[in-house]
Amino acid sequence: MNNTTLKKLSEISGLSISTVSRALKNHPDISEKTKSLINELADTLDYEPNVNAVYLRTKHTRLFGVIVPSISNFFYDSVIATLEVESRKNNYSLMILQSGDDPNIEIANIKLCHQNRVSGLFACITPETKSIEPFQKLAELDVPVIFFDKVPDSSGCHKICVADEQAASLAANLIVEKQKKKVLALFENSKLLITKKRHETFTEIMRTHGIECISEFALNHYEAEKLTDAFLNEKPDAIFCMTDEILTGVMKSVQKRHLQLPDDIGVIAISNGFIPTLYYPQITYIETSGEKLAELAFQSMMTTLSGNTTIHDEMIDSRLVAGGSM
Amino acid sequence: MNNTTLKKLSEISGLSISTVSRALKNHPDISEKTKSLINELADTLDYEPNVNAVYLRTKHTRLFGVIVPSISNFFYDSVIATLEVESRKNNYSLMILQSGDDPNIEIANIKLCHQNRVSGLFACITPETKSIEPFQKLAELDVPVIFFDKVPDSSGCHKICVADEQAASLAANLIVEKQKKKVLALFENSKLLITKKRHETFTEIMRTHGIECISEFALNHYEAEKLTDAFLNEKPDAIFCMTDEILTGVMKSVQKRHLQLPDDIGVIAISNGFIPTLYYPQITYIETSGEKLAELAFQSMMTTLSGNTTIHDEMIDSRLVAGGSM
DNA sequence: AACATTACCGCAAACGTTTGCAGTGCATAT
DNA sequence: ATATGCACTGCAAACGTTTGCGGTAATGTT
Repeated sequence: MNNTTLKKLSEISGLSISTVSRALKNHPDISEKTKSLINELADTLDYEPNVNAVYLRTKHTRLFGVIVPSISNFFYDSVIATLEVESRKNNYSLMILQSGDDPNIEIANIKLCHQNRVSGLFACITPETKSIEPFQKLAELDVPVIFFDKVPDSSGCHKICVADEQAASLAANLIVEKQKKKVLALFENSKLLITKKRHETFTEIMRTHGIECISEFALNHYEAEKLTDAFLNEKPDAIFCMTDEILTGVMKSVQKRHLQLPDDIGVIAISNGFIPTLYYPQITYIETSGEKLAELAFQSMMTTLSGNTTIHDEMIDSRLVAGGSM
Repeated sequence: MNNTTLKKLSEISGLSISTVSRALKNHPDISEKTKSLINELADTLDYEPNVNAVYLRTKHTRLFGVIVPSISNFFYDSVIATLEVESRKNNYSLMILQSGDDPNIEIANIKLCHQNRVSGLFACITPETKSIEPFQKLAELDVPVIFFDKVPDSSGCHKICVADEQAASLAANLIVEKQKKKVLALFENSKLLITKKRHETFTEIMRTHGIECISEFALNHYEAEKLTDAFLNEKPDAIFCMTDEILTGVMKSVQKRHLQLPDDIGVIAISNGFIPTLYYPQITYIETSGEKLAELAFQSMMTTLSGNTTIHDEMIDSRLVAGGSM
């Protein structure tokens, strides 16, 4: 079966294609009688405009692209989810792409966005992304690129991140406040800016307060578990987890040893807020909300799309959510 | 800045648009010299074909749509993730839409898919979906619709689901095997078909083996936790959790009492496989894999897209994944 | 009666591709 | 010299829209 087109509606109604087109858009030139006639016809024939043709004429796809490492992830799923509802609210569609943290796939994804002539791109770069040139090429074509969460070092591009320093210092200060003496601090991939920031801020505060701090880097929850297994022997009285991924590994190890929180050891994490609630007592965490981040990123997209040329480099505040683990 | 088009390449190279087009597609008619010239030019000018224009000419969008209740969900995120990688492997893009279990949004989403002239649609319907007519209209336009997980009652459409009865009986049989005497069984919303199936199968097996079974229904993890708090006093020696959501509530209660698995009590769940790995020991679960479901759905899509007209109505097997909790 | 205005409607071009068909120039064969 | 074939390349139409511009008939104004 073929799709209904303006031509088909035109032939059936005996009116011209232009009249049909205008009638469907409620153009003032067209009489009410004609309008209702065409609308009725379009309804019964399930006419839906072909966005490909519309784009060709108007140069305006109502399509955003978003690239994340993975959809099935504590944090990004919520980012994507709110990006999707915001898009729909504004009559945009969303093309969601996963990089799998592979810079080659990332480039292929950018190409895809280009080929689809997206109106804008939300991007979270991989740790291996050495150059953001492919992104900038898109930007030169007047399609705004909003980096979020994992953003490039370079300046001059839109960046929306969680306030890494603030989050790390909130966590660190709670550890100080609780008068911990020796903390095991676990971070993710050291190549990432987000890791660097959190690591630097956290360890600096530990240092100034004379708290012994064992810093380690884990690429995944398994490594985090193994590291915890090992360093628990050195009897830290608190563990700091840079992300949810780290937290899950740490908790495996903690449960394995039947340690009771917060008496045997304190645990604190930076998290989106879901994982910490799975344990008893709930883990005390610094909230970095994916929803808020997505909302801010979307807002940036819309304002730059409307002609505003200022560069957005913003952070979403984080806050302490007390569980019973510290 | 404007996008590079065939016309631009044509003007710069002095060759015709058709020659440029053919050169880029490695057409045998075109000389090697011309091909390399054009390819080089296209590279430096970052030419990317405009898929909108391509579609208009070829009638073939390489785009799939997928509608789920929510992206940020234990199960659907993995379904979507694998759907996305399969699509990319096959040179398709994916447009992901959320219904929020709202039938009106569902209809709007179908419209969107239609407007984008998707080549195929993966759909998970809402509990309130009373008619699948909008889906069938798409199907009449030769775009395959593959229902998954939550599928309509009607026959004659493609359906890929998890085997609820099998999953419930696998769990029940393990409980029998482990010679448990008294089990607390927690289920979700009793209105859902999925609940009915799992409940019926499970309790029936308990009955025939003379195992005492306390069945309760919880709408969320909080209710599950409270129910567990309460019924733990009756000293069950095993707990069955119908879903991940239930499991998280149960585990809160179990951790609260410092119960050790599997000695103090056994726990088993039906799950996608992520949540059970967060605990130590890992929870024994019956796997209902979102990845497998997505793979099967994708396979169905590709075969019906290639002309095969048989109706797919399939179930994905579930399997026991032994943790240390039983 | 002549003119101006209004209310509708249609023509045709353009967007960026793809592709059947029709060349063109050249070398080889007769 | 003419014919035949080959290796390339270009013309032009079509896909489904949108929209500036022009046209026609009817109504209103003087």
